[in-house]
Amino acid sequence: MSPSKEQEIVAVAARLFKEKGYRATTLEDIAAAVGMLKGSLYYYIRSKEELLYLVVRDPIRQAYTRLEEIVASQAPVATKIAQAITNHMTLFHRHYPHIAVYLHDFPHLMHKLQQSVRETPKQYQRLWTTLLAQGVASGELRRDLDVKIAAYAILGMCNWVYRWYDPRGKLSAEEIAALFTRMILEGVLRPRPASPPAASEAVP
Amino acid sequence: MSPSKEQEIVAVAARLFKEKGYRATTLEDIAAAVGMLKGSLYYYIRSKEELLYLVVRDPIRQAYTRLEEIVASQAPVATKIAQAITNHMTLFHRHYPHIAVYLHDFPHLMHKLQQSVRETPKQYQRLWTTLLAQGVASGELRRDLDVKIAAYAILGMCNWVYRWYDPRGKLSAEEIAALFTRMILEGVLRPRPASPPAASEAVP
Amino acid sequence: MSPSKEQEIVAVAARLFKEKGYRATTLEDIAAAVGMLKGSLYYYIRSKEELLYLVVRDPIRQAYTRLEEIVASQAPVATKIAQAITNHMTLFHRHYPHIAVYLHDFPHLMHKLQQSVRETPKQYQRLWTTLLAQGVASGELRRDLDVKIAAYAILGMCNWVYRWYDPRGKLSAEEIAALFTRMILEGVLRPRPASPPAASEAVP
Amino acid sequence: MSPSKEQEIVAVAARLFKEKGYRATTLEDIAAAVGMLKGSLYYYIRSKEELLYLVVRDPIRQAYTRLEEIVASQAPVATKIAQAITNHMTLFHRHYPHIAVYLHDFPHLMHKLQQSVRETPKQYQRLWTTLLAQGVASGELRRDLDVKIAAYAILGMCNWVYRWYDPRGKLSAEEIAALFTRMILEGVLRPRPASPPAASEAVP
DNA sequence: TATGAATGAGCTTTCATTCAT
DNA sequence: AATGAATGAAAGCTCATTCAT
Repeated sequence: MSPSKEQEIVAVAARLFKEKGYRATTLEDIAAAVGMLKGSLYYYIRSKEELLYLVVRDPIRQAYTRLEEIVASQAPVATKIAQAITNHMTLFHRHYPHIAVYLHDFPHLMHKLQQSVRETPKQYQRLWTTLLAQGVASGELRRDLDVKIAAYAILGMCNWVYRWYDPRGKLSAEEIAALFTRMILEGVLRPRPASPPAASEAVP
Repeated sequence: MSPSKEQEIVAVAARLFKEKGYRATTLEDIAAAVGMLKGSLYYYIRSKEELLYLVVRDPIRQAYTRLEEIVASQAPVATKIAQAITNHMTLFHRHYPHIAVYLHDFPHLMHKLQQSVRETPKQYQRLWTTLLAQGVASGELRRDLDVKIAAYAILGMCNWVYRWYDPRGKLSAEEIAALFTRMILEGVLRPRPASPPAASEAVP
Repeated sequence: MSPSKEQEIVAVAARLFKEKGYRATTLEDIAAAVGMLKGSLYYYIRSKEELLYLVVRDPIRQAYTRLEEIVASQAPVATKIAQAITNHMTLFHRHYPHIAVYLHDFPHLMHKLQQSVRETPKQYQRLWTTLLAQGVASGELRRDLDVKIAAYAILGMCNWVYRWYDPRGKLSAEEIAALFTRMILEGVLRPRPASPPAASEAVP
Repeated sequence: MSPSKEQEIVAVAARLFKEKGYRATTLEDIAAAVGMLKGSLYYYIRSKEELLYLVVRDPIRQAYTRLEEIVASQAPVATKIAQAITNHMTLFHRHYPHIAVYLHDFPHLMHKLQQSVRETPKQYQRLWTTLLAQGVASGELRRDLDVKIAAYAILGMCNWVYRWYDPRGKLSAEEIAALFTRMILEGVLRPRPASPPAASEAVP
């Protein structure tokens, strides 16, 4: 029942990579946190690089797979957006440090990871673009929406959470997802009372 | 006319720090890019850390100062939000790699920088929170808006730009700012025509 | 039975520091003398500075402690002087290069050592001054003796030994101590037979 | 009238070598103290090593020459010892930092200096040994005096002064010389009143 | 006379990695 | 399953020295 030593090493590595960054974390740091000597780690892992891979692999696979399902599903686009954002936040809830490591260090370690990790941020962004394009096509979203920029905007909003998310914070991942979804769909402006009076409406 | 050697070194360092990360960039890398030997750099700088400081100092000072002005100014909140976002994007336009280095590496290098750099992301976020709170108080923004989370959302959107911004890209910083502003204010949903008049609604 | 590697490193460092000076001795020199690579030393020590500390710590502690005992003891001052000098010479016998390093490099490395080494040459000299003052007070030493200068003189005599002492030399530390003691107590002049009685003066 | 720039450089170097040690003193330190840039020093000197040579050359020549004269002169040995010690102290008075540099750094820099500086501590000690041997032979000094060890003792006493001498101190070099001379000749013990009268002797 | 800029060798230190036990 | 010891490459930094101007 207790997690295997290997799992423990990966978990500890995820936490330390998140706290100090991949390069600033030494194998000695990790070994000490696990309670062994750095040389002993090599009984479980082949290299520091592999450890990074083990840290990020599963969470990002899950994220991509679920987003693909959502995009492919039949549902109003607003619903799908809500689901996609919830999916994103749930990742933080479940795999916090891992996903943070992925988000932070991927650009600089791409060359090290890309042989073993196929899911790139680029692809994730394409899925979002597709989702938004569905909404524009169906008329649910604004005609003039620049879907690519909108995808970048939403991704930024959601990814940046890795900087301030606190697994033990006041707001749950679901609550954050709900607030974000509403912001994305409706914006922050107070809706102007419906037009009825008409007339002067055209003047901004 | 040509920039001083020191400025060149700082510019090169900014670029390389952005490309490979602060820790992964060696002084030898920087020296080679400038066309000298690593030891020679120390004629211009005192340490790698100081170089980091020189890279980020000015841009972030500008950003904070301008945002403070905007928040303190008299104008509709929607206008101020637009200005703040434009301010943010203009930074990318003017100091791209520098600001990217700041956004990426600050959390892990805080302890190195905080003696010399007072402006923290935390403070920047507080300014945004204040700005949004002004809008809620004045009735321009939704009553139920969680201003703190909204600030995080907007910041995420704007900061994340450092990951994909291309100074030579199709969209200018101002254009991105305009698209972001609209998204934040109104969201992505197609506005439903005011209900009462009904009738023609179905026609897109 | 063989001394631990750490002890060997400290011993080798003491010898090389003595031969070439602390600053002129490189960790590569030390590592080579021990039969390893310079990086490997860091498995045993934290820094070159710590190595210096390990070299000098014990010997000087012993020296101070023993001198304090002697000064505090009850015995004729001439005896105590003899003991103090013997103590001093015995240090050379037992910890030759270590004590030489301390005597030679302390003034310039004080700032590095003083956090961890409390015993200063100044304090040692004060103990000697006290000892001589005891002798003046008791009438065993000359009334007009400048005890401070005399302490400096004795210390100079004894410390300078680090420059020419040879652990395998003809004279043992005890023999040197005895010769020094006699010089200090009685000087080098041939004692003039007490003048008054005259007569028998010629007979030594 | 004003000392030439070269003389100023040598004087400054002597002071800094004394304060921080030869190796720890950088040419930049020296240049800054003189008010120029380090590269500019090379207009006056050929190398750091030569600077060391310039610092110590004259003082030690004077010391050796004068000691040779004293040893060769006709006078009671006690007088000659007094003169030799006064000579030694006068050096501190006239060339304080220079002589301190020589005394401190010579052993480790011998190989660098010995091509240009012929006067070695060894030779100086031989002169002293000769002087003492003259006294033993003439019966002025104790028959059983170990002249070599006594020479070492006297040299230690006199050389060590470089560690505490203060050109602006209370005691002049001549006064220190007088105190040292008396110590060396007669020791520190209170002379016992000539034996015959006896009786009250035991009561201090 | 002196500067400013650069060199290059060498320093202390770090760290992922190896491997016999 | 883990240790202890060592490696070796590379990092940041220092500094005596050079030289065109």
